[in-house]
Amino acid sequence: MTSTADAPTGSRAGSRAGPRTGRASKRAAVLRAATETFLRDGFRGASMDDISRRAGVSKATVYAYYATKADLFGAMVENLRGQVDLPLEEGHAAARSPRRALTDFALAHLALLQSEPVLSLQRLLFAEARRTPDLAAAFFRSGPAKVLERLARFLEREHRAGRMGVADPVRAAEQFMGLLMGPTHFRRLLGLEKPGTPAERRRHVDDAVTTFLARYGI
Amino acid sequence: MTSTADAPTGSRAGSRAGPRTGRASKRAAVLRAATETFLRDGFRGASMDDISRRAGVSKATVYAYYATKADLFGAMVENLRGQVDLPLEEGHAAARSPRRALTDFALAHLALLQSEPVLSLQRLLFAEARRTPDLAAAFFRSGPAKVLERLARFLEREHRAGRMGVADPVRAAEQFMGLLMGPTHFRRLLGLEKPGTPAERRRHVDDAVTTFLARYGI
DNA sequence: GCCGAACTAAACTAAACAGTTTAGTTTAGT
DNA sequence: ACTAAACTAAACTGTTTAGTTTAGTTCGGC
Repeated sequence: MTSTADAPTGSRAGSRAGPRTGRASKRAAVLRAATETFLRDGFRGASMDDISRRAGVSKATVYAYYATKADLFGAMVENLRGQVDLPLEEGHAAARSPRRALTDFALAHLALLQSEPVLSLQRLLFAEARRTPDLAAAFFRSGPAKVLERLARFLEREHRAGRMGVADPVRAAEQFMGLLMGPTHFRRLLGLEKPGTPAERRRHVDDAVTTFLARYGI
Repeated sequence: MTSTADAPTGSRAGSRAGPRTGRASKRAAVLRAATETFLRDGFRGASMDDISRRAGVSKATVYAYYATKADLFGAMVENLRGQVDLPLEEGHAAARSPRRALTDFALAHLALLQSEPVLSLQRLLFAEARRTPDLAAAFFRSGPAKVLERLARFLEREHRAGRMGVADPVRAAEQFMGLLMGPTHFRRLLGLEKPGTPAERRRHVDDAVTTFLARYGI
């Protein structure tokens, strides 16, 4: 993962080698094109010619910014990881009832989880998990793992505050996410399920929260 | 999916064209090799030369049985669908308590769900879902959908027998499968989680059943 | 022992693809 | 205006691949 961490295309250059003008955001265009192409066609399915064409840039420029196809792929995943902003706000969570807090949390995540870019990224990472286990691990750590941790901490707080009865917050958090995703997420990954209306999402979430609180509610 | 439904290599031939001797099971060898190769390398990653080599058969023979790579891929998925025998027995389920029945059901399915072939197939179908939506749909119908239906029917029976309180058996079945799989299945698809010992599986299942029965138990 | 179908190995076609190179053009800073 | 770096289009290299063809071999049924 040769540290293509995507610097801000700095205006001042030090040594030599590498394109770094401030004027054009060719690099961004390449990354954007790569994202679309990889998410649509997969790693092997995407061709560097496709990407350069879609970016409106010559192939040489693509290779000026990203040494190899794998580097570009890695940079794309890193970038997507950073772009997805997890709905993790808590703060005033204490003011609400556990039911309200869990419902809000679930609704925000469900919308994210059902978005086509996130589904495509998941499909891609599953498919490439054997080839690039590092990317898969980094993705999980920076996304789902963070959500699970945050949720577990919330449950622990509620438990200590006497508003819930959660002996094992980590397991409980996993169960909640499981209730939330379930076979429906499976169908979505297979492309068998339409996006779902807000009303359906609401109903689904209410049901998940009810089951969860049947065990862990006070 | 040009109906490569894999006939039993019948000994008696009608018209002409197509290899059909009784002596050799070349066709089976090709299918076996294709399965290994596709599951390991994906559709694009697998090469027909690889497959023919692994089958110990000439490439011409592969093409004698399967007209195209896509046909071979389709035949492989169909074949795997048929091979996985879902642990769907019920029969004496009525004799056991809901907790026992659900636990047994869950344990059997968890073992299946954690097996490497099943995980590989899922990864493959997710990745190829856009290219071959028919295969994805057929897979879901013949596997997960059947399990969900059977589970829903069981829940409905228990409800009517007064042993559980399940107003919406279909939703409840989805929740149970969600509790069972959850983020752990996610990690497994990403190759981030080792198989898990029987003791861990048992603990996981007990926890899922407990949460489920907290809501739907009588 | 002969026929025909199944098979083999290997060469071949045509296309795609990652990555490089070249020769020339645009652009920004001085 | 001059210069250096960023950029372009296009040709090129070498490899891989799906699928075909060819010339010849094995084998079962009769």
